[in-house]
Amino acid sequence: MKEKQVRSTAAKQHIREILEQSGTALSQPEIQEQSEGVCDRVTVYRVLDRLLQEGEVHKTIGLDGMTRYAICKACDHDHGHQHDHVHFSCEVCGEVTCLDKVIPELKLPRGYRLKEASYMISGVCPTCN
Amino acid sequence: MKEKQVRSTAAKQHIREILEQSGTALSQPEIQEQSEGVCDRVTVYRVLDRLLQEGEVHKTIGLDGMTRYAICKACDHDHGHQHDHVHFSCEVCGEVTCLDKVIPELKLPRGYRLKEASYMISGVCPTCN
DNA sequence: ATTTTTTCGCAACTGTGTTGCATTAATTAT
DNA sequence: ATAATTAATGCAACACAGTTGCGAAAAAAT
Ligand SMILES: [Zn+2]
Ligand SMILES: [Zn+2]
Ligand SMILES: [Zn+2]
Ligand SMILES: [Zn+2]
Repeated sequence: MKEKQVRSTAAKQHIREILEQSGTALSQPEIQEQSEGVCDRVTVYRVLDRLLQEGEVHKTIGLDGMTRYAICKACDHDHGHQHDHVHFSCEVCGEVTCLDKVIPELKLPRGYRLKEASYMISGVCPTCN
Repeated sequence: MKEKQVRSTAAKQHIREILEQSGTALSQPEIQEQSEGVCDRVTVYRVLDRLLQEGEVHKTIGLDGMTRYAICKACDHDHGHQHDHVHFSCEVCGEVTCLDKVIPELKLPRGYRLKEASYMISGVCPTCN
């Protein structure tokens, strides 16, 4: 029944910083590469899980099936998260960015109840264009 | 320079049949389960690759990162494929279905060039609702 | 029937992600 | 400040989707 308290550790702060200053969605290998052995592989996964649980980040599955994590920016924590924005994967530089303002409209057929949405598109980003 | 000719094999026909009569998007493990050891695991992957190449099926990445394949229905082979329809994953029965007629509209910010799109949503399907 | 080309099965491998457990570090209580 | 408590970490081992190399088998072409 006890609430698990949030603890601030070196690994967590470091990983959060990497995500913040990258501004893009990163996978565990990408984070690992940038952190130059600050902590174990497994710890990265566990920290990301915690950040996800605590609502600091959200995750997205790429077209390659790889899970990436990005800092939550455009979501209102008080009124529930909004993670139905589009994620863009650049074929050239490989970066995955949150297009926070692009929220597609769609009308589901009768009978379908929507809970979670994931819009992933790929192409060429403005920098590589 | 030689065109690789299309060959009809037992495994291929069987897998195509499974996909056709299921009507949903299936993963290799799901196909394997239904085929009761008709062929090897690797063969399933290779057949699916071929069917994909030949334009008979398209693939979609689930929220679980799993690749699933579905028969192409609503795509015009002559005028290029249209695989930008929505895929729906039911949280209850686990089925992944093509919502061929649901094609979300979105306007990308200036500078982004779109090539591929993947819209994956989850919730409860009409049958399980 | 023989040759050619594609497909198959098997084994081995890669890479992401997970789990158990003993150790370490952060928070809380004394 | 010290001890007790609780959560986080590292390591090894595991699970499992997906891939690759290669010799054997099966199609299609001759
Ligand atoms: Zn780019
Ligand atoms: Zn995002
Ligand atoms: Zn269902
Ligand atoms: Zn589909």
